Amino acid sequence: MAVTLKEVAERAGVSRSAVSRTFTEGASVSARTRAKVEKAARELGYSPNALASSLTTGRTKLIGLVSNNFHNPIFLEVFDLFTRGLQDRGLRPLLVNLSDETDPANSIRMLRQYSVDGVIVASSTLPPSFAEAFRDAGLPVVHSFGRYTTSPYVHVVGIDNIACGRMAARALVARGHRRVAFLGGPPGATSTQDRERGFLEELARHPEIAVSVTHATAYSFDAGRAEMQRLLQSPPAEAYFCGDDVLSIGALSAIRDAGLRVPEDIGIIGLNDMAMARWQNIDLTTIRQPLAEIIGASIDLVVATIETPDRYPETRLFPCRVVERGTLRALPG
Amino acid sequence: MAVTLKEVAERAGVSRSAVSRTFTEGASVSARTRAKVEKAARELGYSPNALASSLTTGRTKLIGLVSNNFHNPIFLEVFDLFTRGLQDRGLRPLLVNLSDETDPANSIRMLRQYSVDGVIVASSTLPPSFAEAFRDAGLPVVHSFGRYTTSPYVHVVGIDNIACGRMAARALVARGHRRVAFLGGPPGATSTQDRERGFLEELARHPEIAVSVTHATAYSFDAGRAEMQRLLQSPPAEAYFCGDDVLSIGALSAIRDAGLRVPEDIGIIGLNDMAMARWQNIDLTTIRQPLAEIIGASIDLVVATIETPDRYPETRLFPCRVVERGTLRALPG
DNA sequence: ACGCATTTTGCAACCGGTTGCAAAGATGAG
DNA sequence: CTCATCTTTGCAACCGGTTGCAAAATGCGT
Repeated sequence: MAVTLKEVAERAGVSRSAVSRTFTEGASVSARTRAKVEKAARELGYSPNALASSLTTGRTKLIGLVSNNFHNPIFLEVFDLFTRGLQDRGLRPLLVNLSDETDPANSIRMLRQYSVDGVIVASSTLPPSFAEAFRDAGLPVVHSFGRYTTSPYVHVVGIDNIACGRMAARALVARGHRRVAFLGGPPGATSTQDRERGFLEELARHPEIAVSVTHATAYSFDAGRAEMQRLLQSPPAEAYFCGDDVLSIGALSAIRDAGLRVPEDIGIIGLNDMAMARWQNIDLTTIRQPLAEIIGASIDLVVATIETPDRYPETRLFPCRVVERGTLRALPG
Repeated sequence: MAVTLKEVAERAGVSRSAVSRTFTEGASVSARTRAKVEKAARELGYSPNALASSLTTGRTKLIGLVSNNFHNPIFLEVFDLFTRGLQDRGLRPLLVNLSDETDPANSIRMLRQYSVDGVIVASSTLPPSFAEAFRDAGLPVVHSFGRYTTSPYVHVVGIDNIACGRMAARALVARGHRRVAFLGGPPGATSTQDRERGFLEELARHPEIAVSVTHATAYSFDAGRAEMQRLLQSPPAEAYFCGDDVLSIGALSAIRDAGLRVPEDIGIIGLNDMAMARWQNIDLTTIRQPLAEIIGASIDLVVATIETPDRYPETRLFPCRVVERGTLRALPG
């Protein structure tokens, strides 16, 4: 079916090596040979078999893109950016959906079978051990949206969730709120833990402000809504920092259904700034996570690690900022 | 780095063939040899190189998943279902993001270089010629969410958009609306054309009902909102069939911003029933597209075509149904 | 224990490329 | 024109597997 190197060689009247060399960057071929080969290749519609060449070169240009967040709208943006970014660098994403899977062993086996050059674990809910297992298996790996540690064992790219928690706290304090709360994502997620920690640390500096913490069972609309409905059974806080945007939107719907006004009765600040947050019917005040930068850096880092396998593990964090919209009252003054 | 067949063979004291056979389904190996090989493989942490074997077997178990809809929230669900469905059948999705690309040539070349076994084109906005180009290149291909034709040249799986247009029209007629309209997606998309056609055909049977048609520039929130804002400058229709859910949500936001009530002043019916449509703050009446069935059938069909390459091209359409929610007034009686 | 049918096994060639090496060819200096 | 040097080329081995074929081993009936 497919036309092979050998056929091109025969047609061009040269050796197979000559054909191979015209298609490999920086190999030694004369202009004359190259022209002959290119002509024959064009006539035959030849394009080299990337998998066959990977056998000898040891490179497939395949990157495993592993995620378990197939329900959070932000991940559509994430996949878009990752696939485009990888394509632009001549790499191919092999998508792995981890949905219920908690054990990395299967994914590792599969990705090794396909000899991926590297792996990007894109998830804020998987434990660090997950990416570490890939590294232990000898695969260059970057954990995007992972947790920052002072002694990283794998590359991590993302945001400083603790700083974000602080930032959220400051945003609420600056608006004069005296009873605030964190409505977090699943307690097991490192992103939740860190955002909570930063939030509480900052508020510890304001003993006059009452603060409480609860958790939704997932980063999802339903979970956010359910948790807020529960909260509304007792007198709620004046303003909530929600674990992420989709949780925020769930919470908002519960608040409005209860006949309360946003931001007058209850203020909400989210995190992510997904596309939907700026839809005018949502208009969510949130903390913007610079997705494009995070993803660009993740790709750069996985590429660098492929080239230098024992590169020192590195953490790259990007600053976030509050995006003012309509779910938090205006700053005084 | 990776452990090879040869090493396992040496350790187990058998030939390379024996090792290969223990790892290929239905090959002839004695229980004793198999045990020896499995032991050695386990000790060495061996797993066969799928790419190397693809060289001789001609199968990579790689499926190209090609799409250009990386901005429509429904596609997160689509990717989730496709990746899970493929994984469950032992296949691997190689994701191709077509975003701005309009020429299939690049994608074809790339997918052939990686010897994908088949291709799924998942898009309701790409022209039929796109999938046809894959077929012409000799790749088994299924166009998911594509247009139904009476003489199909490639496999198509999706819905009958004309029937959906009719269904939407009947839903509006049944509610007693006398001035209705279609707010379509991009005019170039076959899905838009067909939904419009069905809608108008059905309404042609009701000459007493006034009907109008306009188009948004994309299947997106912003486009839907902008188009509805434009429409509201003149007296609007009583009810709109919007090209899809995300367009509907954009339209809804424009309507509410204009101080009009839904469904009392203006009714909206969408199409897709994406997860967000049932969020209580959206509560969109819409036509449900059975995603899981469409995607399951697409995978079945691409697998069948891989096994029987000259299989007769087939169209599989799944019925849709109206999901009653809050953006269309109740049926009379 | 023997002969025959059936498994099981290893050899060697092959899949579609790449690459070290040495021979062949081109280039330039003298 | 010769010789030394540099470039281009083809050979052959290899990457990690699979598979047709014939030889070896096994099982079975008697």
